[in-house]
Amino acid sequence: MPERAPLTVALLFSRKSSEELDMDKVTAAMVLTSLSTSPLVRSPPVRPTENMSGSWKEGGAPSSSCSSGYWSWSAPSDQSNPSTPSPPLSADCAKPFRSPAPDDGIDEAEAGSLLFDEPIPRKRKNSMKVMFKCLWKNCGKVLSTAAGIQKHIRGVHLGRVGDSDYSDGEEDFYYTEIKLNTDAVADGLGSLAPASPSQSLASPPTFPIPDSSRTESPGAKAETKLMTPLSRSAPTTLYLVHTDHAYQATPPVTIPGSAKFTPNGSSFSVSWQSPPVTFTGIPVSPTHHHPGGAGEQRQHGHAVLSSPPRGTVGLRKPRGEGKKCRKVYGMENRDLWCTACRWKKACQRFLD
DNA sequence: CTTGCCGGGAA
DNA sequence: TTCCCGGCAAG
Repeated sequence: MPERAPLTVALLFSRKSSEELDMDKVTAAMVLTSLSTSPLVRSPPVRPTENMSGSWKEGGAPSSSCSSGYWSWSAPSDQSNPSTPSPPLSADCAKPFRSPAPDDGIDEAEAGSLLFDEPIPRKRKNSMKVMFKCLWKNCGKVLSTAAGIQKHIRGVHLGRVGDSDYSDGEEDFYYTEIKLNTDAVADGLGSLAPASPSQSLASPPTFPIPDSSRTESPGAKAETKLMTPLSRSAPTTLYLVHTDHAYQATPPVTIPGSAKFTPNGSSFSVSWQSPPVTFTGIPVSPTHHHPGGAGEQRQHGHAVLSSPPRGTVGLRKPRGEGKKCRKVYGMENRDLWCTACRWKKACQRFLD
């Protein structure tokens, strides 16, 4: 149904070559972190035989076992004490057959087994909303676009002025992609969204979340009155920091309701910005929009941005530089390409 | 020539 | 929806 323009948000990961080597250990930790969202916590107390249970028998997968790894990357800082054993959630590399492992699925922590990594071939069927969270110390800023968070980091943390300095890719280390599961939040708000006839396609301004303090203490039990991670039956947004990208850059999303979920005891505030506006143009260009400064990108009411220099040639990408899957792996290893490349679409792995 | 990928179509 | 390919443009 999304009849929206592509809106290339792009520029998620610039180039990663050196960190990929010593990323092993960090990746492992990353996987653990992403596992902190237990499916049991949010499933109804009846027959915890939730969907995910090692039974993804898809059709394809011609390669031998598990033709996918994690293309995730992690950030230097660490927040949220990783001490909550919970069943794995992002069990991607499911074994279609073989291995009578009943359940569980000690996820593989070796992301770089086969040549390189690869984004998960098939997305789970989850209504996920991606956001970008600043990992800087004491700053849990969460934006909805990569460009926004990069600008935020550049301007606020790195000190660089908003413009005149093109994204070096350095900001990539200070923010991460967050996916919040909003399968039921939409429901909670489904009864509220249509109730407000005032704004239909307008931009949802910063949500007044009744919680905006993320006290990260090793105590690990800051909340015990409102909801305990086990006694919460009502569905809530659960987020996991597993990063990956599907084909086509993630578009800005409109997450309704309060986006607050505390896996352990840390909550973060969400300051919403940049609603889904069709912005047809080069993804993140050094060309400044306004000589304003750092950390600004929103449009209220009447959007100030009009159509880009359209007219002649539609909007063909200026041709990406750098090697793409095709060049890297070659035609003979086509099954190693990212899905987008395989389908002759814009590469998602080596985006420029 | 090769490579990236848009647009369109089949399954 | 996933998957593929013709064909074009950039290099």
